Amino acid sequence: MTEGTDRVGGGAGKGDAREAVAPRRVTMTPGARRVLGAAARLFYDRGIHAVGVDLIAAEAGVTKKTLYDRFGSKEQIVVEYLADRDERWRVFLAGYLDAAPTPRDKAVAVFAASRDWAVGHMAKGCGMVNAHAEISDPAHPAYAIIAGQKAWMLGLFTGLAAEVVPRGAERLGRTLMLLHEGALVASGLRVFPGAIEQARRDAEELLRRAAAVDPAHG
Amino acid sequence: MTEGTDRVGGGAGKGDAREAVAPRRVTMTPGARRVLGAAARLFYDRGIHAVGVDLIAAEAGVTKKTLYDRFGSKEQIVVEYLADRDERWRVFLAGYLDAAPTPRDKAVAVFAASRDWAVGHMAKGCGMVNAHAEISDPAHPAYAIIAGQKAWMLGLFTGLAAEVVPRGAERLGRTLMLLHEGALVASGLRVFPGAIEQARRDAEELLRRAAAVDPAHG
DNA sequence: GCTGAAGTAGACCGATCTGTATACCTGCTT
DNA sequence: AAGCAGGTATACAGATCGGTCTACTTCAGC
Repeated sequence: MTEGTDRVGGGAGKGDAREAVAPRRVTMTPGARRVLGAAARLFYDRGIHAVGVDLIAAEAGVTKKTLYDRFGSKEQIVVEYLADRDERWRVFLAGYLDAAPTPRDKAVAVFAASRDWAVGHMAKGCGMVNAHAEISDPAHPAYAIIAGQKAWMLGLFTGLAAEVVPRGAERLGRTLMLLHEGALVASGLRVFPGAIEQARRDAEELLRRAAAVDPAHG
Repeated sequence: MTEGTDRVGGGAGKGDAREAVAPRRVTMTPGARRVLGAAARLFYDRGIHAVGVDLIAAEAGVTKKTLYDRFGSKEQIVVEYLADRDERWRVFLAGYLDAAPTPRDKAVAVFAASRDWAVGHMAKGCGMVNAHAEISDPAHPAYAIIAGQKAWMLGLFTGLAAEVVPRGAERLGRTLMLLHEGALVASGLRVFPGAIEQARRDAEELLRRAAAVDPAHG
């Protein structure tokens, strides 16, 4: 299972945004792009099962024939929606990662990226988690995308943690992962305001203490 | 049968399990109980919108007429499902809380309760978070139950934190909340094995350090 | 000038959705 | 003995679901 999914990259946690994910079977014509845009908004806001293809087509300003000519099925639209969201997030995150000089800064930058990404993109929590709530079959093609993003994020955190502390990196990376996931949920559910920012500060403190115990690296 | 059955009491985090939630409008006949049981399993496993009332009735061994005579609508079944799940969880948690002597132990016991509750009850993450993913309208009656449980959990954590550290209790309580929510998500998504147990240990360490800084209380 | 890709417009299909109706049966309680 | 709550069995209604189909249009490239 845990085959070396991806290098989290020494310097800048890079990684192909589409590793191991089936290549795009859809030719992205202008109409298809509008369909994907409308579907992304509707699926995220209202839930996947609650949105019909007729509504997607209407919101996209295309006919159902165009929709089916491009995507073939609703399931494929769901897959493209999740794959596209995953890709956009990784690109967005890469900017924050590249701007952070040290591994510790990079780890903290993930939270800053999520905090900023949440504005306009995550009013209802993590799209992957929400999609997972509606998918029961692990054989569903969307499953791999969801699990893939989470595995990649965990790899990113543990990889960065390994550069902060030689020993106990897995433990630290996992704790950062828990903090991050919890922040997304708390933000989406509006449990308290500024959840992601608080998680960012918590991560900062956690990393500072971890580095203090083992000050080999900065 | 609809009286405020349980009280979660303990050192902190008091609150009726049904505070501010509409009283049960449904008379729980044997048939209604079977409907609720079947609906709970199906809603959690497959998602709310993916499950039809015909399937619920069939799985419950009841006709659709009985189902509608008791609940009136599918929406009401959803509400009862969430209210019932919330109540069961609070009762389950109360046992762990009562058995823990100190506030610190109680806070850690929440994670232990979730870890044990997950066996058989939470293979797909938090039912409230998953339901939230499928509900778009904040005016939906289920919304209050979902938000109510999260607010209650936050109050529980911050209340216990206040007994550990006089100052910075809100910050500590919120961090515990983030850790806990993240653990539920990571457990449901199977990001890595033993997520809730690791969160329990993280919370333990966090509370020990917090108490060490301000050793007024145990 | 023709072809093919990308599109609109809209009818249509069978299945499934939530919800209702009619008729009958059973076991308690008064 | 009567009445009623709780139930079975089943048919039905109107809407919506995912998906297909025919016919026509527009436009770029060879």
